[in-house]
Amino acid sequence: MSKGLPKRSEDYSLWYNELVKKADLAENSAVRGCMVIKPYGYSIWEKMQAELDRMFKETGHTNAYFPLFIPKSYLSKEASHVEGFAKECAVVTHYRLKNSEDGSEVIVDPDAKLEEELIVRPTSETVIWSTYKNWIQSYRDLPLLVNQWANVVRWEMRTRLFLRTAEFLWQEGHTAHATKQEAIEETVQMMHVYATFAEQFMALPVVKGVKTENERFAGAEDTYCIEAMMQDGKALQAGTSHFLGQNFAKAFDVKFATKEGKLDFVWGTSWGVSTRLMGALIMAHSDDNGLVLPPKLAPIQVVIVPIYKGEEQLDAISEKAKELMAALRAKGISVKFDNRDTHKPGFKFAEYELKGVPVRIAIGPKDLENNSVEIARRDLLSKQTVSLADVEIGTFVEELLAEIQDSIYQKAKTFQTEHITEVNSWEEFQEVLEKKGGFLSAHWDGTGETEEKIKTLTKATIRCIPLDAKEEAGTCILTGQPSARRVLFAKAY
RNA sequence: CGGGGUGUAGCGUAGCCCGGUUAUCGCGCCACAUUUGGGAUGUGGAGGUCGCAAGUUCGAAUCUUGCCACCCCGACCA
Repeated sequence: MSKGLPKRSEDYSLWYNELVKKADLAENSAVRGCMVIKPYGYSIWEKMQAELDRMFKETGHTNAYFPLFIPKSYLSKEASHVEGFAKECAVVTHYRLKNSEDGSEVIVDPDAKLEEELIVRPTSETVIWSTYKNWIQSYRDLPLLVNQWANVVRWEMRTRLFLRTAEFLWQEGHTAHATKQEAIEETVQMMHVYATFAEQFMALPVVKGVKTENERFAGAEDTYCIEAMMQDGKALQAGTSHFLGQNFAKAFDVKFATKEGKLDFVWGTSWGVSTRLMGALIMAHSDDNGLVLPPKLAPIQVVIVPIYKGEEQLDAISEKAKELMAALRAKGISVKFDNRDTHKPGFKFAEYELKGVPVRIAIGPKDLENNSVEIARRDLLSKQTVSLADVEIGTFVEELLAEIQDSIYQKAKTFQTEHITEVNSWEEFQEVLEKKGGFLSAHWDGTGETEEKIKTLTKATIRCIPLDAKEEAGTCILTGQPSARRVLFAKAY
């Protein structure tokens, strides 16, 4: 491991790229645009998955798995959907390889051409709705509440680790309902689930809102989203939940018999979050020393570093460390004792800071003498000496972790609040966007043309129409046309 | 996919313009010793198809062409 990380203030995106690699989260792979998620990074993703999965089950959903490949004809059944994804689909055309004439390489066997080409899923609405057609006959089969954990492929031109890769991991929920009302409620519910997860587990404050027509999911009637703010003031869409109306039901002919005996198309939703959340987590909290992880998602919550001279001291410290570990584990805290003799304590301190371990406990000869330990917290980089006679260590650390979780959230919340700026003129809009960044709360005339024009002029897009936007008469920032509420603009990832 | 840049050991680099001994330095790695409360020190050692391919040449890391990968800026996107 090499020393030092670029400074956020000097080059934010370089800082991000280096941090992802140096903290052992992910690296680029031999395949263009695809990443290798390394064990430490994957551990964090697993913790996210576990909690999200629990929340999905709690709201009545069940997991299933649908195929990676989608027949080409399926994709074209929903017009706007295919239009949205066509440009970034990987296509499978053959099913066999063979040795070349001279035997020097393997080539695609031209005789093994597929009759119908297969698309590697960019999302699974089409396969799933073609299946739902067979699963749904009556109102008694509804609602159908299914989620799948899967990988998807979107052939991106420019990729960045976690934020945009050609292949990524995600979950996609796909539900079918008897009424429009119920489907909308489901859509909104899942947005709230995402927001709760982001705030309580990722310590990431988000704005809940609705997308404008331009930013909406291809094939949806409405897209709800949670938007997070990164430390450079840019927005990152952290999760989306779509009300699909009857679009996919109509495209795949999914009808059900109502209580009254009539046939009707079902109402659909879909919702997803991806490994992009990893990017959000990294960019929201980390500093120039490395990763800062919220305790609830940290693979290692506490690391114990011994400081010693000679084997005798190490043995004595190890005894103490084992007692501590037992006490911490009894509280469900994940703890690692780093007794490697190959690195000095200072090296270990820096390493665990880089990796974002929330709490570090150092035990040295002085501590043995005084029956104390030194406890350091990653988020504030502060240290304190704690007497083990005065506190029950398990409880102490448990409370400290909770405090860190809260403190990280509050810090991000304060940053977010300070960087949502109300602007009332075009000059002000440009100036704030340029000099301060963050989200701009401004009036907009509601047309796609104006939105498009603002994007061309400033690179800022409408991130969402916040759910809590209050009715407020105003005039559009660009055109001066009347507007009923403010929307949030920002430059986005 | 357009414009710009970079590619030399695991990582970061010098050398390239002006072709010519055994390709430079730092970190990391291995061994031993001394060290251990914030990224240790010394001594010795290992590690290279100079991104890939073709060409020019007596001779290519260095010149030419093509390709590939990555980074930055655009268009597209979760």
